[in-house]
Amino acid sequence: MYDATAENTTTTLNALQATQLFGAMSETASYQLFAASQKITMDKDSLLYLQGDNPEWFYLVLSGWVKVFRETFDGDEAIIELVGAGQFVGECTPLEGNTHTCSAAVADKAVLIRLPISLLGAAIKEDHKFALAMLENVAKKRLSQMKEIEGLKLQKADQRIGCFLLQQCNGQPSGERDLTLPYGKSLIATQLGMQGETFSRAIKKLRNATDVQVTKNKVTVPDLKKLSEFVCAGCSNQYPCKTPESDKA
Amino acid sequence: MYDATAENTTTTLNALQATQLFGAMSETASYQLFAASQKITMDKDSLLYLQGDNPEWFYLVLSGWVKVFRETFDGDEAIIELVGAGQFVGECTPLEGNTHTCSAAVADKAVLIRLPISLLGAAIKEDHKFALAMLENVAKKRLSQMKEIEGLKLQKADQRIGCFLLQQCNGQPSGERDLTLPYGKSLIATQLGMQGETFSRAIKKLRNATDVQVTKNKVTVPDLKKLSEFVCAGCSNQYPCKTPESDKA
DNA sequence: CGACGTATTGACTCGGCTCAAAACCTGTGG
DNA sequence: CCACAGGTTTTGAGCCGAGTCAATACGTCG
Repeated sequence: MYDATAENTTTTLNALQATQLFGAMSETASYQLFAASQKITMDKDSLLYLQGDNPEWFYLVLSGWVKVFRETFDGDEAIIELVGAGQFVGECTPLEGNTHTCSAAVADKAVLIRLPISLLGAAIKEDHKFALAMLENVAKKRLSQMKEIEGLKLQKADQRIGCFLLQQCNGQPSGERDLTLPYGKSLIATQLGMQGETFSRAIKKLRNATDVQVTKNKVTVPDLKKLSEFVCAGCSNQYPCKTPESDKA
Repeated sequence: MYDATAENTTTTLNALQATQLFGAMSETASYQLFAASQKITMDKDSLLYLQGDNPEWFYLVLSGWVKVFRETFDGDEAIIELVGAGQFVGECTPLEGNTHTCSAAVADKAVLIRLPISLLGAAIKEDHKFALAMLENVAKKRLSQMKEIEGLKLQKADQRIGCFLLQQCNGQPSGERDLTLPYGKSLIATQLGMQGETFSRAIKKLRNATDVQVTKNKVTVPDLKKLSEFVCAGCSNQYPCKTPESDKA
């Protein structure tokens, strides 16, 4: 049940093959999954699934952003993970008692590939090589969660923002110091566990302390050393934080 | 290289066999591990390993508590996990590029079984059933980390303490409302990401709001419903939070 | 009893949240 | 091209939660 046009077929195939998980999968299994795949486009705020649901699909993000979050009874939400191009959403549910442990929604207009989760569970159980790839995948996520916990417990708002910016620099070729925010500021704020207003004010403090310039969604880091010293004082890692997790999932 | 006395041999064996991980392991592999095991007693503050070290051992806690933590350059520490009897420490390092991603130290006089990590890595690579057990193990940890992130982002100090107490109740048979704190208050405070003084004051607020009594290390919860309403308002789960993670690792 | 570690209390500061208003974008239609 | 409506970001004022530092109380062990 996949998109019939040649163009869509090949982009889907390429995107899947580029992921670490599909690379580790047997020919037949990956073909089955591919054959059952659907490319879908979703607007902002569309819901992929709700915490507590029984999982039916998992997703590969082709473009845009998906937020994985948990929502309290009085409406507050905590973002657990923001998933961008080349990363999967919901691929861990077979490991989690067959219930979604978080909700997921589109945070920024997104194009996704939707895949049936039953095939994934089967592949894990039957294919050792694939199970190892899943292990690597989960371990990576766990590591970045540990870093996030550390940051939440020990860093102040301005340091967390600085840390976020450093991570963006990390992706850039050889410490490029000009970058573009990947999504809106209020989303970044929520991700970092603070209010939008606090974000706004904390950026000013950051600028005073490290000369970072933020205009619109463009950021300039004139003194990378200054920034990293300011940020990493409250962290167990030092820039450039060894982050093999910036690979594709 | 294991303790030669019959008593120690059998307790070690029993403890290992009781864990989910060893249960999933092949006879030969688990025998090899058992043969290489050492029972050790360590005082408070003894270091198991440091973040960045190359892992040599992993540990099973027989009694006492081990804290897994990350330490910043200016000496602050964030507890990632507090590991008690029946749980492993450092068993995930084979998945993490063969470097410890956290430090670990004894938080409360502990008896441990020390096991060589090389055998563990081999078992994961070669034994599919065991790899699945590791997957389950890591997924469980990831889930409780997600909950912790949620709590840190959305709950105030008093709610986090209440949540901690509810978790303790959960372990108790059928909602027993009298319990004993498992370790010192300042350790609990650090675990929950707050100062000792804040902990002290927040307990008072909790008492005013939910009638929880704390004297010394004894806690009485006269009205469980009241407590859970107070706590779970700021959480995506409701008491009793489905926590299959309270099983042995 | 005295000494040490742990827990509590008090006074103060500061970071971050809340609510409300203003400024700024971006896209739309006249 | 401008005006306007919608969202997002910034600012301001005030409040409250949590950190800090220092002093006191409590417990435990010698």
